[in-house]
Amino acid sequence: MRKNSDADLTIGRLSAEARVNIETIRYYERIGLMAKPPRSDAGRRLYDAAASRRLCFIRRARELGFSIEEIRALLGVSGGKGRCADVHALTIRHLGEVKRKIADLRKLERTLARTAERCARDASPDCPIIEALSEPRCGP
Amino acid sequence: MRKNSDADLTIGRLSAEARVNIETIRYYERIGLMAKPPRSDAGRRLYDAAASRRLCFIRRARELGFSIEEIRALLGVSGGKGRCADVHALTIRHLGEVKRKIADLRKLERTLARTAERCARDASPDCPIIEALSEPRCGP
DNA sequence: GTAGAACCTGTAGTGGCTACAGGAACAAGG
DNA sequence: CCTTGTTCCTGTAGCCACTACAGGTTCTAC
Repeated sequence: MRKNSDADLTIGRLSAEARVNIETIRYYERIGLMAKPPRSDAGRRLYDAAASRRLCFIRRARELGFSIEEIRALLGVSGGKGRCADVHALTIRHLGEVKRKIADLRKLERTLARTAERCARDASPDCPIIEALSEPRCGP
Repeated sequence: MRKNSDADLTIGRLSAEARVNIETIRYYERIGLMAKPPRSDAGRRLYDAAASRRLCFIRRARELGFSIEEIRALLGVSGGKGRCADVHALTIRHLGEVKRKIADLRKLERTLARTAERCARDASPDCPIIEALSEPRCGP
C-alpha cells in the first residue's frame, strides 16, 4: 500500500480532507495549480500529504477572495522563492478591491432601501420602484 | 425615413442613447429581454422610443444588481400586469442579498487587514500571510 | 457473484456579458 | 462616381471559477 512518495490518498479522500470538491481538484490539476499526481495501477490518482497541504492553501486563499492567478503567485512565494514584500503588496491590492466592493454595495444598499421605502406594498399596479426604473430621461 | 412604428434608431444610436453596449443589446434580444425590432431593407435593426425606454429600464435595474430573471419579472410588472407588493418583495429580497454580501466582505476585509498588518514587508521569504495560508491543520 | 459506490476522461454548461472573424452596407469626402 | 473608413450583420468562442453530466471502468461490501 505504501508507495515511494507516501501517496495513498484517493481523490475522494483528499476532497473530504481538504474540503474541496472532487471536480474542483481535477480542475485545479487541469489549470496547473495542482501537480498531476502519481496513479494506481487502475489509473486512480494518489495524493500525498504535501498535495493535501497545497490544496488547503489554495482553498484558504480562495476563501480570502484571491483569484487563481494571485494564488499562483502566492504559491510561488510559499516555496521560498519570493519575498514577503510582494505578498504584502498583493494582499494590500486585494484589500483595496474588497473595500471598493464594499463601498459600491453600500451605495447600492442605500438606493434600494430608499426606493423600497416608498413602496405602498399593495395590490396596486402603480409602483414607485417601477416608476424610478422607468424614468423617461435616459440619455446623456 | 419615418416608418409606421416610428422606429428609426440604429443599434449604435440606441447604444449611445441608453448607454448599453451594442453586443449587450444583441445579447438581450437573444435572451428575449428585448423584442426583435423591425429591420431596414439592408437588414439593420431599427428601434423606436419605446425600445429605448425599455433598454434604459433594463440598464437601471442591472445597475441596481437585479439579475436578468429578476428584471424579467420587473418588466412584467411595469406593463401593468403585476402588483406593487410583488415588486416590493423582490426588492427586499435583493436588498437582503446585498446586505449579506456586505457582511461577508466586511469579514473578509478584517481578516485581510489583520493578516497584512503582521507582515514585515521586507525581502524576507518568511511571511505571516503565507504561514497563515499554510496552516498544517486542514481537515474537520 | 452482485450491486452500489468511487473513480476515470471528455465535454458542455452556469451568468452576464464581451470579443472576435468574416462579411455586407452605409456615409462622407474628394 | 469612387474610395476609405465606419457601422452593422451573424455566428462562434471566450472570460472566471467552477460544476454537472455521459458513458465507461474499477473497487468495495455483502
